[in-house]
Amino acid sequence: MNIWWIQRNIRLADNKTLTAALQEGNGLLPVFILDRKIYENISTISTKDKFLISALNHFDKALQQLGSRLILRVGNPVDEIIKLAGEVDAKKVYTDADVHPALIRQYNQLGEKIELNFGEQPCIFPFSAVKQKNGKPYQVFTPFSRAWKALPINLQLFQSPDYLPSVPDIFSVTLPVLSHLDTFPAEEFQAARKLKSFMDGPIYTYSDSRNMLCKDGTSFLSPYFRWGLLSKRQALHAAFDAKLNTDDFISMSNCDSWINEIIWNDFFQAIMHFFPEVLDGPFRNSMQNLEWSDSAIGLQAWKDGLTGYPVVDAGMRQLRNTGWMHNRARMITSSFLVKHLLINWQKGERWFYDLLIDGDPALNNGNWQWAAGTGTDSVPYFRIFNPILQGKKYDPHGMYIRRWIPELSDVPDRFIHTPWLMTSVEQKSCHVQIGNHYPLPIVDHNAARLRALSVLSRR
DNA sequence: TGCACATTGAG
DNA sequence: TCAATGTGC
Repeated sequence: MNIWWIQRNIRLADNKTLTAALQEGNGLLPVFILDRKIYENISTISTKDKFLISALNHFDKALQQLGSRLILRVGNPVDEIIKLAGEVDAKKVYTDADVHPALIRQYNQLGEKIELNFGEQPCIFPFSAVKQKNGKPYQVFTPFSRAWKALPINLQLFQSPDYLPSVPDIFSVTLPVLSHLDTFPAEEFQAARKLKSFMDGPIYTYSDSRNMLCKDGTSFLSPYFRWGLLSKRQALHAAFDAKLNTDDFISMSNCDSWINEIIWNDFFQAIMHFFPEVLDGPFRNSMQNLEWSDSAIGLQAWKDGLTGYPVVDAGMRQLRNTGWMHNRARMITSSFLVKHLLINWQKGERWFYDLLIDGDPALNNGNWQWAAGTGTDSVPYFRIFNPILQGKKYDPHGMYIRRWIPELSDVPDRFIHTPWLMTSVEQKSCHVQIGNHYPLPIVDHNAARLRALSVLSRR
């Protein structure tokens, strides 16, 4: 009997770990070990954890259709898997390789007690394949992506099994069946369906429409990548096909833009692999001792979507309400926390990680270091998003703002990004009192910009 | 994957 | 007058 320890590739199609475990032919025990904190708080579960629980429930059903089932246990993965191995007399464990140092410690502990084999890797290519000529890992995205693109790529996908070995009659924790997640139904076939519909059109205009807050121009696939309901291989395969299916040069380059995002995913996984210390602080040492503000009021206003800057607040409320945020809004809100409020980016990283249903430690950290300008390859300190102009540019009619900030729903387009500029008569006519129903800006953009420049330029 | 402000040159 | 371009933060 082989244990298939499922960590982050919760799918049947194109699954290298599953394929490797099945090849042995000695029986297969699909196992997921759930964090105790999630299990004990299941009655007050966050949207983020709901996605995982829902995915596990659906995956169990999919396994049952093939004659297997999911064995779910709660607690420390190393202890639980050793316990399970004893129950079913398993000699080998097959699992997904992750880059997080805490998980790597678990692999080392488990590997001392039982034979541990890795199937799925975090990136398209092995880490050793994408390195500089001098053997050192890349620290900058563009050269990394150039080397990545130059490698020969094999996108042969692994077949879904037609049936699976049955599972012995052992205990499995039962999870509650949760209400359906509208935007992100946590099922493998839904991920495939979303991928297909993105490739059928939106990918060809991705470069521009991905930035429009009011449009659904992004692929909405991030939660599926996070938990592996979809593989990066499957996605690349589909994107390469989409590129072949057009002879329009601009459409092709739009496909490349989206493919680039998958390369960013690989890049940040590689950074976490080679430099796990990024989890504890800035990649660049010179950014180590910045004089961050410890304003609890500022941080709370940011979290609550009450900064007084509509586009920032809309993003933060979308996050809190749905567990997901538009990518452009992630850039605007993270820049605002770091540059306008001068609050340590690690507080934002934590908040995003706790709420985002696509929250992946490597990507979340990489993107925050990028936004804060603390990574090697990141935004320069003087690049400070103006939340008013960003709003005007990417949400010109305030549709995104009105969707998430109902207080502002009657504000005319002219004032939707600067509601505080309305006279009290104008405010009255659109049923909002700025400073009462919706806050005044907690910082003045120009003053905050100058403060950020002066603090950050000293590095 | 920024922005503000200055300069330039066409009309 | 204004869009296009250049430049420093």
